Amino acid sequence: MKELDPILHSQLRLAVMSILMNVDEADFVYLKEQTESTAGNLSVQLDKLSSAGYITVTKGFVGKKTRTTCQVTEQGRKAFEEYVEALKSYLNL
Amino acid sequence: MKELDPILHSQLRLAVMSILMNVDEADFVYLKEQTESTAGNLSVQLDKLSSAGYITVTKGFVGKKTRTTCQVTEQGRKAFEEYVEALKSYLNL
DNA sequence: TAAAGCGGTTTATAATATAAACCAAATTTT
DNA sequence: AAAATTTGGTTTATATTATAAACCGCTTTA
Repeated sequence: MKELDPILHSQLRLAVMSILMNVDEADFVYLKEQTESTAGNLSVQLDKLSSAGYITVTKGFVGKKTRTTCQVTEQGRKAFEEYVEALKSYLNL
Repeated sequence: MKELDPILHSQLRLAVMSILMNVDEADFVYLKEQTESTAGNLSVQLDKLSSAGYITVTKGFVGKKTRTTCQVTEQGRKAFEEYVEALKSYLNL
């Protein structure tokens, strides 16, 4: 049985990656809304995805307000695809 | 985003369920081999699946040796199917 | 009959997920 | 214009979970 990448095998991190796979970029507030997570939890999980090299996190401004935007990296894309393949062998798809 | 059943969202428990979905029954030793898990870990996870009502665990004898066999329950089958559906929405399948 | 192996279970520990508490800057209220 | 509230987060403490190590009774083998 294939290994399931532990960085992706987490509900919240997987949800974030799933969203980022379908959009060019997404900001902290949007991800928080879509995933219905607390800010603290999201912050920690974004850090982990970032440390793993699966996403980039950029802090900028829109007017006077801060804005943190996330994008999936090529490495993250690849890891996600591999995770999906591995999971398929468990799910009988 | 759908909830991912935390009882199934665990590599080892998912592997066990995946195996049990495809066979009539499987014993402890077989599951241990297929999943390449330690006996202790497997024992704990089988307990959790059993407590959740997802599998039945039956202790019997073959000759003088004990034999623990597992089967997925109807409830377990349903939970597995639902988990697969929920995951699909994350994986873009 | 002592030692080693088989089939596990119990328990201790390491890792993980999650939320609570906190913080600085901006906005709104009085 | 001070005070209070909201926004957009981070840090830290706690609860949960996964995992392996230590253990146990029974059987087989030396």
